Amino acid sequence: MKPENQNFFHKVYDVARQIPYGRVTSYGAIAKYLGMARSARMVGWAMNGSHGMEDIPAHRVVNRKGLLTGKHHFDGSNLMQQLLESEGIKVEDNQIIGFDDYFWDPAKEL
DNA sequence: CCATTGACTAGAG
DNA sequence: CCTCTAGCCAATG
Repeated sequence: MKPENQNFFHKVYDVARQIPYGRVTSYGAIAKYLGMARSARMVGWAMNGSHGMEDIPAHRVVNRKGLLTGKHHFDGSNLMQQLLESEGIKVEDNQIIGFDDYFWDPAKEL
């Protein structure tokens, strides 16, 4: 087994863990940073596995529109939104208000 | 092995 | 901004 072959899942976890408090990013941004911009779906899949596994702030990862597409995968029904609001992020109708203002691009900031 | 699904995105209208 | 289409790739049945 090669270190390069490391589950890209692990890479996703690393980036997700580096998301600063009160910030959010998109699956595509992470995918792009990992060099798989066309496989944003895989990032979502990785998040699915990271759920309840490590300390992955998956609630800080949303789709490109700032929509909480993955809130359904969390324990409760509104846990994701509450976590975001807890960090000072306004959420309405499953969508982040001023998403562009909170957006954190790993390929840019990291 | 083939078909379907999915926490997505970019482009065109 | 919305809707539709196509591309993407792993997991599941």
